[in-house]
Amino acid sequence: MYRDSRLSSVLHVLLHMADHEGLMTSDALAKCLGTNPVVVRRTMGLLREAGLVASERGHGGGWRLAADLSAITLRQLHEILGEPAVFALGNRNETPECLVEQSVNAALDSAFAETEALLLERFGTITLADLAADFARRHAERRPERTAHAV
Amino acid sequence: MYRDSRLSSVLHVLLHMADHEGLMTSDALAKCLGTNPVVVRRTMGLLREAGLVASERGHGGGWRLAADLSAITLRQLHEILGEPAVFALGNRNETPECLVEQSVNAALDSAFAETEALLLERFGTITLADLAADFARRHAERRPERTAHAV
DNA sequence: ATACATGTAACTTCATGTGTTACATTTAAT
DNA sequence: ATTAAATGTAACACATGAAGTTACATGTAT
Repeated sequence: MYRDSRLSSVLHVLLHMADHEGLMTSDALAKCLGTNPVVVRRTMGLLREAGLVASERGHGGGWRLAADLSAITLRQLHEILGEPAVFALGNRNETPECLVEQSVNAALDSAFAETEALLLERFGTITLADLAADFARRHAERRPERTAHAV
Repeated sequence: MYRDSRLSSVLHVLLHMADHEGLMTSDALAKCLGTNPVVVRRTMGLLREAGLVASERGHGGGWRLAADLSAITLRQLHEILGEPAVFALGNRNETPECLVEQSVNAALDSAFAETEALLLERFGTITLADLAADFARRHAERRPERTAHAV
């Protein structure tokens, strides 16, 4: 089953934008992801509608951040992406008449709901600034002689 | 994205088997699910390999339970089904060289791992007997004049 | 011998994110 | 003005894996 990796892609792209002066083109961002610029525009368009990024058309155009990294949570991005289904598992029939199946659905729905709530709560506590800080730490570890600016 | 509803299907089928004297054919079980008998055999075959059910071939054959309802947990069934992916969300690239993407993956992996652990832990606490009891309760509520046998 | 059942291989279908092509539009540089 | 470079967007093909279907071999009771 294909997995929805748009949240992962969007995080990756936004962090590169944060680490880059000036505009970045869809083409440059697509190369970061190893994909096609149209895929980037398609997903970034949703973020633009939400005001997290801005785009400029024409020669010299591209994308730039329009919000603070510390104000963007994974949960917000998940919502902007349309709150796609979290689970690859699910009920066979969402509105069964069969009482047996109603019991099955009730048990599974309850477990999924509790679990999804935990995931979204956790997504709500993680900001892009957190990821950027983690990146800075990894960067410093890889180049210990330049640790200073990262700490 | 297609959801994997085999766990739901298997629970539904096993509970019907528990509530039915003697063997049940793939055809009868398929009608409970609203699907094809081949789909039933395909999935039930995994449960047979695990010893949870037994099948008898030929005229008069069919399926029967081979384990106690109270000994079968949702987690065990999930494992028997091959531990399919729980999430429809995932990383874009599981082994990135890019440090930015490594930070993204670390954050997402951690959230997914914690969440999946919770779900599986919960699956481990729910037995088929629990679902059968819930079904009995629903059954009694719908036919209050026959409550006695369900309590 | 026949009917009824499982066992299983070999497809097709389905739903979506992803990938690609094509082209319109906008903007800056020459 | 022309050209080059960029976004915006429509339209289509591809990938994945459960689910669905068809076909047929095998086994078993009547």
